[in-house]
Amino acid sequence: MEKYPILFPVQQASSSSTSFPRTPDMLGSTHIFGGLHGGNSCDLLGLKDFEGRGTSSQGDGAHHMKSLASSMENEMRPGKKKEKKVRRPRYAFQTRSQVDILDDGYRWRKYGQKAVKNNKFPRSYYRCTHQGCNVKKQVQRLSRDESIVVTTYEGMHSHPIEKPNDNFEDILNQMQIYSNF
DNA sequence: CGGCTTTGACCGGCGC
DNA sequence: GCGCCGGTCAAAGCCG
Repeated sequence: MEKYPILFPVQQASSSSTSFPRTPDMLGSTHIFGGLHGGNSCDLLGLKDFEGRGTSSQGDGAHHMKSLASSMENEMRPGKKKEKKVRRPRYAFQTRSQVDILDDGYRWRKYGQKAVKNNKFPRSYYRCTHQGCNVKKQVQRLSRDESIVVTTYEGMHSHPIEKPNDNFEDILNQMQIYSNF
């Protein structure tokens, strides 16, 4: 079953069930990246934070991470007693690219890779290597159009971008991305 | 030698 | 209860 109707979310904007179990966290709930500069047909397509099947074990595996401080924002926060896991919004966008790894200025450490159903390409899971910053992202390629890469960000960075070297191209890329905020 | 990738195992939730 | 599934862990290996 396709938990992630990735294709063209413009139509399925109202999918994610009627109830929104997500908590009113910092950002709104649904964030959509509309097509930027819209030069091509779709250099960047909007997606939304898709709830997989309601519960995607966000903080469950966290009990393994003992080394990391428990003052994470995605963990259960002391203020909420009932809320065991807090799912924060995710921001996805599609990119037309030949390479999977888009250098967005942050340093990512890959921590997993899984095969995706109905997709011949695997999905890669990355995590920001910055201490205390548990921003995650996952990258996957569409099987129907292997020239499109879907990158899903989860969380927000609370630290400056550390860039090993600045390519003009990358900077332009970032500017394009951030100009949407 | 340190940071990262690889890769199979594992975990928790959900459907049947 | 069992099996599927998406997500994560962690040991081993790779590479600069």
